[in-house]
Amino acid sequence: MSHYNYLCKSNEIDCWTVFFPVVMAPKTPIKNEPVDLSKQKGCTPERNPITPVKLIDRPQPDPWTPTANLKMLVSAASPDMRDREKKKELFRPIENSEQSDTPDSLQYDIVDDSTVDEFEKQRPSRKQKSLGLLCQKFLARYPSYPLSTEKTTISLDEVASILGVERRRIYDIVNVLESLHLVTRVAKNQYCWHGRHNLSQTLKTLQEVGELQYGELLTFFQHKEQDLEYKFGERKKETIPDSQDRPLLDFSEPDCTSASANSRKDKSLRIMSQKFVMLFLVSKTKTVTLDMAAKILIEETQETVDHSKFKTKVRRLYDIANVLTSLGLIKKVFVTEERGRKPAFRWIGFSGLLNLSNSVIIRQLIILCKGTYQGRICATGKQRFTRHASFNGTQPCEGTRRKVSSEPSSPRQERQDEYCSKMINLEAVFSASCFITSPLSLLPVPGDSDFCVNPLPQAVFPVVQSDVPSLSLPNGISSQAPHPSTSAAVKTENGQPTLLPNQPFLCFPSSSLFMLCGGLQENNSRETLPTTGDVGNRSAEAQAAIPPAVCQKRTSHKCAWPPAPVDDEEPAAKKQTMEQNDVPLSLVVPKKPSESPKAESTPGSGYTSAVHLEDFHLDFASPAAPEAANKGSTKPLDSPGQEKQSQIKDPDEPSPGKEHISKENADQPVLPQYLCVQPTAGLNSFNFLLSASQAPGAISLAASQLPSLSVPCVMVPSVALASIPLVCSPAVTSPLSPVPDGSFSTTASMNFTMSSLASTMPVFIGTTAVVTPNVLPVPSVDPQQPVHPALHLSPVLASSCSAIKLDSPVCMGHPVTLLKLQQPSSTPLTPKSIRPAHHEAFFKTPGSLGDPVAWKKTEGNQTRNASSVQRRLEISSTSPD
DNA sequence: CACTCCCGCCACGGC
DNA sequence: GCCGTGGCGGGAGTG
Repeated sequence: MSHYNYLCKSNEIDCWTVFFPVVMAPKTPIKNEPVDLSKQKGCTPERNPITPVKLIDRPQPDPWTPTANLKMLVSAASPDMRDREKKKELFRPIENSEQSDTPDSLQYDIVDDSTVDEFEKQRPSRKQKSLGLLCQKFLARYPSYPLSTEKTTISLDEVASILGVERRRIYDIVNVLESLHLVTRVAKNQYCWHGRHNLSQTLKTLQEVGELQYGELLTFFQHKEQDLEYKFGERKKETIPDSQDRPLLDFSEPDCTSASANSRKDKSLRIMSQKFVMLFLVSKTKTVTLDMAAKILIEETQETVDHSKFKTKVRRLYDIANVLTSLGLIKKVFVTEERGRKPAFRWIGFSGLLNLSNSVIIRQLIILCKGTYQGRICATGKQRFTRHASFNGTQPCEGTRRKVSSEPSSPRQERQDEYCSKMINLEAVFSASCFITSPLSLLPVPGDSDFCVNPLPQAVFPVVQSDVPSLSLPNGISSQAPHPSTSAAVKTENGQPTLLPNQPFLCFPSSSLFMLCGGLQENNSRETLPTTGDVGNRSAEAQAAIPPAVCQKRTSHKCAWPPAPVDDEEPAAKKQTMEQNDVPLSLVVPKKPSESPKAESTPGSGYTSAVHLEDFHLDFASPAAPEAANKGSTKPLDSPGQEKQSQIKDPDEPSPGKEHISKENADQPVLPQYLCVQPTAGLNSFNFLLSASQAPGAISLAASQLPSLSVPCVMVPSVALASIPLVCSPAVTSPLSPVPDGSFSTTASMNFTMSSLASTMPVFIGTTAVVTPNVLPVPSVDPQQPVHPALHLSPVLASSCSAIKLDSPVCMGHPVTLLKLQQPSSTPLTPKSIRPAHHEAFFKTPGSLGDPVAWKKTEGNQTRNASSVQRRLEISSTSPD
């Protein structure tokens, strides 16, 4: 494990930075004003993928030598400063006056006798030294969306010097940023800047977790507050959801050393920050008063609250709030109550809440794409696939686990474990999403979804589409209210919402996403919540790594993988718990965790499962997971005993857990054809229709069955996407042509280069032909390839293609480019044809299909060269076994 | 006076 | 013992 961790760590930076395409140079924040990064949306990725736009007024981050920045800054400031730089240590806590936004001379004047008076006059006021301002300065130094290739490391000492503050203050900032995954600690005194690429995902995760943890609690408090009945410490324990101090999202570094690091109350500032954010995300009003937050946060862990503790908590919350304000996530407001005006903070970033359905879908997409994109990455060989720490199953929960381990187990703990496992999964997903998009370079993340300056007025939880029932519908789309744009897109000339019914399309009307492709992987099978056990199952490694978090408490149940029928095997009670947790994640936004049963109960649940799938895969973040998956597919169900062993001993062993699931799923009814997801807060404009029409088997697939989620076509409408290169792949999996183990699964779509596509034109990627709008020939329904409905390349595709005309609503007047994906001239597949072959078979790119061997070779080599971590990520590439 | 929150002491844990 | 971290709360600045 330790070894593993080290590896991860070494790659950690890469993982986070490599895949983020666009860099937006932050503009220098205006003093005293929150930085509104959302304004940076304008930047498009395509603009300059490689060279990030850097702010003029911002110090160049590039030469990241320890002193480079400092020197640069000093030089820029003035000659005198150079000299003074040497002395900086002497005056170190130089007031952090506006270094970045105002003349620096001010701070250094102190030394200058002649200017002393002036200094006095100009002595920075308290406000000028505020943590919020300091944070703005800090943020101004780094791009919000660093290039994927740009590794930005932050030296605390250096930053402290530059900003003229004590390191202690930098810790305050960094801890909060770390809680949101904007930075990651890579070594002592060294942090890696990730920017906001993951912010939306992180927030989503926090929201999800927050709902589980604080949904009721917050409501309770708010009520109390309103009623004024609430008194400090009066709250009944039972009304409050159990929660502990453990880090919900533990972004702590994976390295083993962290284990010890968990002292210090697990870095409470980070945890507190996450929790604080969660409160906003969960709050219906999006407004949280500090005292309320303090009460909630304090009481979580303490039975009684003393005033001093409360005050301290509030102080810390101010610190956090200042940083969050600088990030543009919250703003200070005043709420009036009976007692009068009361300071509070309102969430202004990441508008809206995340629509769980979105996240679910994304996950699904991730899953789908995962294999493909990984393959692609390998194929390109350009990027090193490193995984984020979060990919390590362990990491995410590391802190948690540590902490947990120290704590006595209790029912509460169990629940926590659930959360923990969920978090792990979520985190993995995030990471995965990052990967997915980036490799393809598709996504620019244009719309800083994270920052919505204009919060949606809507209800906090737009659950609309996420209703399970609708999902269950055969044609899920129609049942759900699509986003306006989406619906438009969906409609055909006749105005019928047709796109959907049988058509395999993905619509991305608006901007932000892009990934897709690929078939389902073994992971999919997991629909139920990922419990610790699940996680553990995923891979031995995962377990090894994770164990802490997940296993810890769960140990009782799961640390050891239960044998086969995991699902069944789970104790009812536990299972229930899981369900609760899970459900929310997957489809419904549960107000009450306990109430999201539908998903499971729904017959169409196949769908549900599909949705869930992804969570777990990645969650496992364990590097081994992918491999495990592969293996799993090849292997028969493992015997329980085996599983355990694998957990413990053989990390590489495939996890059997999936199998059960798959089994269950196998029986599931057909999934809905599509999922229509409205864009909601989280993904700001991520709308799409996902074809749900997979063969039952596909969806539920067991690990062995490689699912084929086929997304024959993707429609990307337009302008919004202008800058976004497109994406998607029709994943026509062809069980027929199983690829040798080494080969990566890929979808045809993956093979073509998106770069050329980067146009404003919408692109249709179909399995069949490539048509430019002008030329739009006959929608090619792939004559050659009749797709079997079961496969999803159903006729629908053809029809849909044909149906979609340039002028059709779908096209919305935008030129459409149809890309023909090379498909292996395969014969139509029948559901039966789908076999549990290696999953690789499922993800073939045209190229791979054409020349599996070649692919395999390439991949294989890459794989070999790749770091172990990377390798692990590769789904099918390596040898089984 | 209440609210903010800067400041830095000092504990903790690793090396 | 030093150093990196970061909890913590005194008390100053602000309105």
